[in-house]
Amino acid sequence: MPELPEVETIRRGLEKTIKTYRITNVKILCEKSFVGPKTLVKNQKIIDVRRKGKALLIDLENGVTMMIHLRMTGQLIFRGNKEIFAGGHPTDSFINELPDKQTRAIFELENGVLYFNDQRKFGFVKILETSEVENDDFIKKLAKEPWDISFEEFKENLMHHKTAPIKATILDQKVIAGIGNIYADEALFYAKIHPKRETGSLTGNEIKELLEGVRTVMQASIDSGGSTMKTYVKADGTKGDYLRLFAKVFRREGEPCERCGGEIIKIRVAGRGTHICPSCQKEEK
DNA sequence: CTAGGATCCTGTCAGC
DNA sequence: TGCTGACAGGATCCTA
Repeated sequence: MPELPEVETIRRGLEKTIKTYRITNVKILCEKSFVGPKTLVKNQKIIDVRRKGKALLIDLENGVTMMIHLRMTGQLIFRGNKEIFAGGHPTDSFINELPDKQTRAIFELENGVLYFNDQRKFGFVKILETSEVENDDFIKKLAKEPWDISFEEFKENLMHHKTAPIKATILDQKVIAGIGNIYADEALFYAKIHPKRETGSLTGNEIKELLEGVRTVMQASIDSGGSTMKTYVKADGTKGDYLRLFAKVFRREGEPCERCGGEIIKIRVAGRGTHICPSCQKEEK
């Protein structure tokens, strides 16, 4: 999915475009993608747009919150009277006429229309009482954000998974919030740690470097604007590739490593495609 | 309890 | 061209 930096970019975009505006109507095109009664959001004003890990929280004035999780292929696309915005899984739906085949829900607002698109239907919109957000099964288990978690707490969480490969461990949202397949690979490259290393074999210094790596790569992505309209379509109309703005290994197999010149390869770890520089990231220490 | 694989779903791409 | 299998920016469920 959209990982923490993409969701944060979307949060900022929605805060600028739809916060303080009223939802005038909701259309559900795929029942599976919308959990709870839509009547609770109709005619409500948006009072805040928050984020916890990869989950977006849109608070309404009646004490109801819409939790949106984009999972692998979710997108939020806003077509406003004055402003437009799109973020999430980058596809042509950012620029296509909407709704399209992958539109699952439509929110009509006073100042435009917000489309929830999701090719694979793993994502969802879920209606909750704002006071119950913290008790949601996903939210309550979520670990702290990369910038809030201490080294000690990160290490303690890691050590509940001593024999698992380190990549699988940091993808677990109960260990640290917000990491997905891109930033797992990027952070491990930053810290020069092989993704298959047993979690329990990491030294204190490696754990320190890893946490620093997570923070650094995510911040760089947020600063570059994540996956949005701006990075998807360049000013001259040609297609951009936002990954190239910050990614050192992700989808760069066959290219030279920026640090040592070795060739980046793609392997499989924890059932996920994984990108490494085999000379910077040794499996045995 | 953890670890690892299957699973949800649609679409694309490589290989025959 | 048509088919087939692998794979995909996630998380949960099931089994060992």
